Amino acid sequence: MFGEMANQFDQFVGITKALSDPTRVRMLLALRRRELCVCQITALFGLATSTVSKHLSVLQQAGLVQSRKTERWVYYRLSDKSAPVTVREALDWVSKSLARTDVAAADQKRLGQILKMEPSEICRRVCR
Amino acid sequence: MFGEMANQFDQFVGITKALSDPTRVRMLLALRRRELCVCQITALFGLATSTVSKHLSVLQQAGLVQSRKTERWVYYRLSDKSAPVTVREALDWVSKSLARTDVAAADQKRLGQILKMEPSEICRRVCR
DNA sequence: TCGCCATTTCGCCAAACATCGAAATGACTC
DNA sequence: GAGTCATTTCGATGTTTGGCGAAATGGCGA
Repeated sequence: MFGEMANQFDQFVGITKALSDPTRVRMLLALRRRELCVCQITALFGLATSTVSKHLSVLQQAGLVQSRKTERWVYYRLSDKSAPVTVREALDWVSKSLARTDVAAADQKRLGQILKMEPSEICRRVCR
Repeated sequence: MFGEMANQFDQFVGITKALSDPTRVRMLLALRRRELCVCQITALFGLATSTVSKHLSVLQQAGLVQSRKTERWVYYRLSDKSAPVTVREALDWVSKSLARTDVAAADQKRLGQILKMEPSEICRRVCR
């Protein structure tokens, strides 16, 4: 609400700060495939749920991802075409630069395994 | 100089880390105008010389700028077309997103004043 | 060789950050 | 309305980072 007052420069640095952590960049690459709920992302990266939630919050604050809540789960997805130009260019730059890297491929492979399970099953395994 | 064996992913995060500090982004915007020596950049931002040197080192490590030494001074400039694609796209993204912002305009205005002086004169004023 | 001087490196401090586990939140179910 | 469960927020901790001043570096001219 107050955060909306940031100027173009601060918005830009918010984006670059969000992109400056390797885990957050990997999250964006994973979300290229489809929207994911927090427990799926937690399973993918093997971090504490609170850590994953915090990372996603940073990405959302920067405008790079959006979220929707359904039943018990919160799903995050990459921001769509309604996002500011700078955000879209950032996402394009990430994809273009890293989509074909080993890191992205390995994450996608593990994500494939995770997507075979129902979110509820993942959470039974992962969340506490 | 660029002899690091980091993979594409690490190179990318190196770039985003370099871009995650507002001072470093402003330095890149200033260098769009022309190459600048350390003492000119120091005068422009009013920071300690050692701090400026460190920032420029981070930008150079990421491949975003290059340097040349002439007489007493080290000049830094934006990396040219021989730089990796990811670097060029990063620089383009910075320019496209921020070249017309108030911050960039104010820095350019002050830079105009600084460029009226000889580097040696600036150093006599600024260094120490 | 010696000293000068712009720059870099080093040592230190304070602020910011990634991470975790625990507690709080909030939505759905019974 | 109470309990359950995914997520968020909080609090603590170790690490990273930006900043400075002082010391080291390295090129140049005397």
